Amino acid sequence: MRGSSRVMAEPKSSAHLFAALGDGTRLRLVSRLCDGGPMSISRLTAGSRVTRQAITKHLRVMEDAGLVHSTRRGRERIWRLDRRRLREARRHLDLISKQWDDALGRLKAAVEAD
Amino acid sequence: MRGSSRVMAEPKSSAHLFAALGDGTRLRLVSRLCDGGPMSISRLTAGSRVTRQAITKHLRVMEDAGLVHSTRRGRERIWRLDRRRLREARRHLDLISKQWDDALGRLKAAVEAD
DNA sequence: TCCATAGGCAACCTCCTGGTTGCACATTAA
DNA sequence: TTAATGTGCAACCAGGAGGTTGCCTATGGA
Repeated sequence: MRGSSRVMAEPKSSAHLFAALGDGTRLRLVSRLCDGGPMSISRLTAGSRVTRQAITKHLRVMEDAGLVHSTRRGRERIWRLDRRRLREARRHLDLISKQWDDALGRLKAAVEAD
Repeated sequence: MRGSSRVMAEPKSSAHLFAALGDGTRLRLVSRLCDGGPMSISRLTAGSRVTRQAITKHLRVMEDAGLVHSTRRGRERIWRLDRRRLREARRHLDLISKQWDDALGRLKAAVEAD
């Protein structure tokens, strides 16, 4: 079998990225940051049913995945989405789809004897 | 604040889906199923460094998320990707991006006094 | 200066997850 | 019929994830 998976060039970081999106609370945070723009932890917590600390942890996870980053402003910390990573996630899914198409193509070409 | 997030119509299932993609081993399985087409657990295990049971568990997780499904053939069980779900994942990311664009638009419109 | 507000840190808890091992059962292939 | 192959099931385990609470520090306003 030749180098089987060109999509897996960066499996670790992609898994990280998807994992960061794989939680309801975090997905909700993404959505709120999308709609409301950059905002502080307190404001993000206000709309949620969990503790501020929980939110903080989620933000940290998302930060590790590169999905968000923060800047300090006075006594608050403002979080904003990082759009590039979101694009990378999309790109990865597109690659998988493409890989799939190619594989299907190869398969059809190979199984002419059907 | 109006109904804030239209993307969150189905946050639970989306989170499920992303979570299913959020693991290196599973991402590798997706890739192999893409490249190699439907195949049995044993064949999937052969290329991996973990136990057959581990692979089985991963497949089950992906099945719960709707990413794959299986059929029995003789004494083996053949797993195949379900492309629709993959498309849904892409769709969701696209929605988020769109939501973002809209929010940016609103923001720019609102902050003319800058 | 003094109090309320916004966060950071750390300890702690529970449950899920990824992984393994051992064993039983079904289906092939000799 | 027998042995090998392909799975399924269940128990078990360590570590990580999500969440909470308590306490301490730093700013901003009155």
